[in-house]
Amino acid sequence: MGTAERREREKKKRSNDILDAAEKIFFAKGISNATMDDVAEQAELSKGTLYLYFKSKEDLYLGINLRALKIIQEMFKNTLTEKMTGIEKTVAIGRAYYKFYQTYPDYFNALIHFEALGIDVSDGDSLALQCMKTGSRALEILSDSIGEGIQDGSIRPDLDPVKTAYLLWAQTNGVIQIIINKRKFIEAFENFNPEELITEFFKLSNYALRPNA
Amino acid sequence: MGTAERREREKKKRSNDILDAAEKIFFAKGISNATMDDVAEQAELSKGTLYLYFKSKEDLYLGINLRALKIIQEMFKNTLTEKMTGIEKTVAIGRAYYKFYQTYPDYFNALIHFEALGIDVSDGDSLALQCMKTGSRALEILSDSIGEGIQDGSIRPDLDPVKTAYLLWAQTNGVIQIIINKRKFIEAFENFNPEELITEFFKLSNYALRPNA
DNA sequence: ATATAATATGACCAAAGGTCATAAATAAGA
DNA sequence: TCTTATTTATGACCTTTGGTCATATTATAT
Repeated sequence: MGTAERREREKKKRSNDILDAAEKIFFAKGISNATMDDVAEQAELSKGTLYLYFKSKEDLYLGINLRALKIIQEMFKNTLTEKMTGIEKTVAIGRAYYKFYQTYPDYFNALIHFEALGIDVSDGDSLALQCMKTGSRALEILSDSIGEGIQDGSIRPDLDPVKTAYLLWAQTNGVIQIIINKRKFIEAFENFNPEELITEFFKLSNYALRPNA
Repeated sequence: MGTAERREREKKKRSNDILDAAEKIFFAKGISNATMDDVAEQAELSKGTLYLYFKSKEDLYLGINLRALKIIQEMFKNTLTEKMTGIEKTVAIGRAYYKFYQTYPDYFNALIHFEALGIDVSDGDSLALQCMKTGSRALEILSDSIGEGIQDGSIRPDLDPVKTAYLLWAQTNGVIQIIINKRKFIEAFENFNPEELITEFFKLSNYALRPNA
């Protein structure tokens, strides 16, 4: 009988609704200022019920991060076409990541905090593990592209695809992080638009990746 | 009479002692797990007294960050010699920053969180402001070096010294952050030592900064 | 020696994450 | 359809912790 399946569906939907509520609250008030009571009220549920679906506030937060990572993975996949060279793919992924930041700044912010928190995957926490896995798959798309670039000669042959993928990812995170956190400071005391750092970053990365003429 | 001066000195020392205690506790238990009662006990003071010297837990945290930033500034200054070219100075600063991370990993970690927090300087919080200023001064040392490199021809002429300084700083943060947070993951699932990312980063940065042959 | 100012204390408060006995709703069985 | 069993929901309550404040202690000045 289909009762079990329907219940499963409903459970998932409820879980999703709670995440929707959590997102709204977390993004509006900031993660540390948002309270579980806020989320419960927004979800039109009691606080106790929240804990039936997510085992902690951090778990709720991980659920949001998982959504973000899935979007990134999708955007990475969709930005690539067959006829691109390796460096073109690599650049496209970089732009897709920046596009993600622009389209979903709140998600990006959440990811930054997620990275900065250094979550323990060691325990059986399924959500943290899923985040890790999804992130890794996105990174794989990048390292594959770099590998192709090395093969087709559009990227320096002395680079290691995996290490370089980690590096580009780390660097981009660092740059966008600065844009987010130092925006006001840069706007106030420096003579440039913080967003220019990204174009500048792409320029430098290009120099770094392309083989010398 | 010298009473006022002595009192001032004693006040500063007490403040310093509290910071020492806070460091010990914060670094041992992690910032969010450390409690003000822990710090008070370590400092052999009552909790109330803590709040006579630091207006909040975050303020205590900012005090620790200020110490870290001062060390960085000092290390940057000390690593430079007159006869270095611009690119040599730039590389030296990068290495000094990495050295700082290796020598004071706890301080570095604190800084990362500090950056990720996006502190409000708008209010009159003297500690947050001092942090900003000290950080800026360190960054200036870097942008000056890049400027010299452009002058002496050791760095690509189409780069902007200030933007490039921000960029290198951001990138390095990103890379070290990944090393810290993904260390276990990389060690478990990738075939390289996380620290290699830094050597790789220096290699790429070199490609990015040096003029083409 | 006394008054005044500076410093220190710890009981206390409020906010917030998390729990659990109880209740409501739903499904299964007769 | 009625009863029982199971799943899901509730909110009062607990604990922890950052922060406060009336009170006490110590040091300075006259």
